[in-house]
Amino acid sequence: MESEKRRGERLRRSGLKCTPRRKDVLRILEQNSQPVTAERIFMALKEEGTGISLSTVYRILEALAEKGLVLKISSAESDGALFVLNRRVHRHYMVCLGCHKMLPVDECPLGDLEKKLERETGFAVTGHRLEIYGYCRECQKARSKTNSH
Amino acid sequence: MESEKRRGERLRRSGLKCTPRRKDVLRILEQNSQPVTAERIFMALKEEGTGISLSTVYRILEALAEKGLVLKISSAESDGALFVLNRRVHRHYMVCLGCHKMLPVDECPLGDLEKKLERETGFAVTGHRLEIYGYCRECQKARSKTNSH
DNA sequence: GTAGATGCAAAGTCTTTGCATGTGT
DNA sequence: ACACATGCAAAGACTTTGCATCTAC
Repeated sequence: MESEKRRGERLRRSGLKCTPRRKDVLRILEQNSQPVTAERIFMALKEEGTGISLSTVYRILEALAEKGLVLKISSAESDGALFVLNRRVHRHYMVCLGCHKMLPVDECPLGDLEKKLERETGFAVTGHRLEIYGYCRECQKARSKTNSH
Repeated sequence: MESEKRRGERLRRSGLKCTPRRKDVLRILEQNSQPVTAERIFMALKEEGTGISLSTVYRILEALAEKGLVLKISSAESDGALFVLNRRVHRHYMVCLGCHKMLPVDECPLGDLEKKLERETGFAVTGHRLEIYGYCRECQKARSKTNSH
């Protein structure tokens, strides 16, 4: 399996030792297009019979985030941080406040604004975080039934 | 002092009982244009001699957030949630990764995108969260000195 | 008077850390 | 061989909860 090799190279290129646990965590992250918690990675590995300790998951995620391989985000809605593979494709999500589903958004309206801010304020922009909140179609229906008081 | 009265009305209009503690928390929030932690509110009140328990601060913030009087946000950079008064003016910040200063941004590029998404996906947008990360002028200088290895 | 607010202490989550052991290079 | 990764258990940080008492309405 060649994606396994890629993961190894990816780690080494970032200056990280290539260990089974690290490749495991990378693999789980690759399997999830949506941000996941450390706990979820831990459980996913446990379910597939691969043992790992939760603290190791945290330490690996920290190392990966430090090298920019994963992005750490945190939502006011859910306790606990979320981690997502830093695919080069820049992407934002619509987060449903009902079911917590995350729907990807293709566009990002930030480019022009960032350039303008750098020009006008001297602030050096390195990134941004955008989340759109609301209710998905299904939860809108569910709410219109429940809220009929 | 009339702003004290306003705080009372604000609470009652939102269907919350008007208590000294609640007005205290509102007052601290009004004094801070930047998002603050629960702990910081607790300390601010302690310093001015107004006693309050930390759990009460949390409960009040939860109630205020539920009614939409304050916004709860959480940053991947700092542990702990941040709370900020929901001034009607919609506002985003540039967050400095060096000193954690938050500089307000006047514009918000989300309006058109939100309308488009609602039209195309049926998702009902209720709000969004945008933060821009980078380094302020001062921290850029500091870093260019330190990183000269 | 009563529902709800508050304080205090205890419990709960999520995350980090210390230390002994194991492993990639 | 040696620096670094890992597991385990314990500690830590932040937040919530249970319960008795107090207070706004």
